[in-house]
Parts: sequence; structure tokens; C-alpha cells
Amino acid sequence: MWKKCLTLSVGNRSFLIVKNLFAGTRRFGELRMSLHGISPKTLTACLRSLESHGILTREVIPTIPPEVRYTLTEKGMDLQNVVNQMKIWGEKWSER
Amino acid sequence: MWKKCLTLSVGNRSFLIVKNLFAGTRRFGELRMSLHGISPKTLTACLRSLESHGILTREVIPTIPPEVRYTLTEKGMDLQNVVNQMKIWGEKWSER
DNA sequence: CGGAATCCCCCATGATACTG
DNA sequence: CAGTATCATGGGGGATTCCG
Repeated sequence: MWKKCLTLSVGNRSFLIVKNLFAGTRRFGELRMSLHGISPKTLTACLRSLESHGILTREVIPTIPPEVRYTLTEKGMDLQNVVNQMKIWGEKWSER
Repeated sequence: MWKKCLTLSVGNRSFLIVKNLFAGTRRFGELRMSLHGISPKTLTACLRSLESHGILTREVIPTIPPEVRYTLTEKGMDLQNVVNQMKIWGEKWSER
């Protein structure tokens, strides 16, 4: 059921994370900045949830200091249609 | 900002309510049944929120017993594009 | 019938500090 | 840098009862 696509979110921040990843791979800290002060705990929870749903992949580069890259999967990239429609709707109806 | 379209929700049940209203006007009790046991308090909160965002209208018919009709506005109907994309995405990627 | 009122629980989220 | 650990909290949501 399509309803499942709603349950993927740990809050609706997940959409914001996905939106940020459309532009390409991002690191933990970069995402944290983009979400204006989300706590690391919450960000981790969101990312883990998205990963478990196959929306994105988590790649650990074992360097010092460590580097972790988050990248959308094909399934995640496919969410662009959904997000685009949200964007269109928002632009059309905001400020009316 | 398109981000506003995310804040309209009191939980993501709002999407389910909107989905139900695409088919036409619904009464309070009908919506309550469709959302499989949502508490009246929560349903009311969702509906009030959607109403305040101009997604739907609330029409009270002063009969006994009372009848209240919820109908999508043009703005609300426009959400079909968003929901359709969610549906498409969900059907494409569920069970994979 | 369509809520409003009340009580209560639980979890998502924040803030902060610490670690490999 | 990328988390984990811990503590605290607010409000989303349920269950129930009452009312016009």
C-alpha cells in the first residue's frame, strides 16, 4: 500500500534530508547544518530509518577523523517526483 | 516556501483525510470510519488544522441530529498531484 | 451525530556531554 | 568528525465521558 510511504518518516524531517541529498552525496555534518540545528541523535534516527527503508545508503570511510557519506539509492532518487509536486503545490498556493 | 506544505499536518493522517475527500464530500463519522479508529479528538484536530490552512471547508447543517460536511477546496484538490506521485512511488517500490 | 472536555501515556526531539 | 549515552519534556494521540 502507498500508505507505507508515509510511515518511512521519523517526523517529516526525512523529506528535508532527502531533498538535500537530491543534489548529491552529503556528510553527516553537512546534513546537520542544512537542517538548522537538528540534534545529532534525531538526525541519526532519521538517517537510520531512511537507510532501513532503502532510501539511502550509509558509507563509512575509515579515516581519522572519520567520514560518513550518505547517498540516495535509486528508490530514494525516485522521490524527486513526489517532492517536486510538493514544491509546485507550495509555490502555487503559498501567500494566497 | 514549499516547506510549509509539510507543516500543515497534524501527524501524517492529514494526507489520509485529504485522500478520502478526493472522492467527494464526507461527514465526520464517515471520515472517522475510514481512518480505522482514529479518536474524535485527533480527527477534530486534523480537520481544524486542514481547515485553517484552507485545504478544506467545514459546513454545518443545523438539523437534529446535526450534520457536518467536509469538502476539499480548490487548494485541497490540487494536492492530488502530490498524493498521486506518492501513490505511484509506493506502488513502484513496495515489496522490493 | 458531532464534537468538547478530561485524563493520561508515550515517544519524538532537544540539550548536553562524552568517545573512538 | 560522527556519532552514542543520558536526561528531560512537550505535545501528539488514545480512551472515555458528557453535551446540545
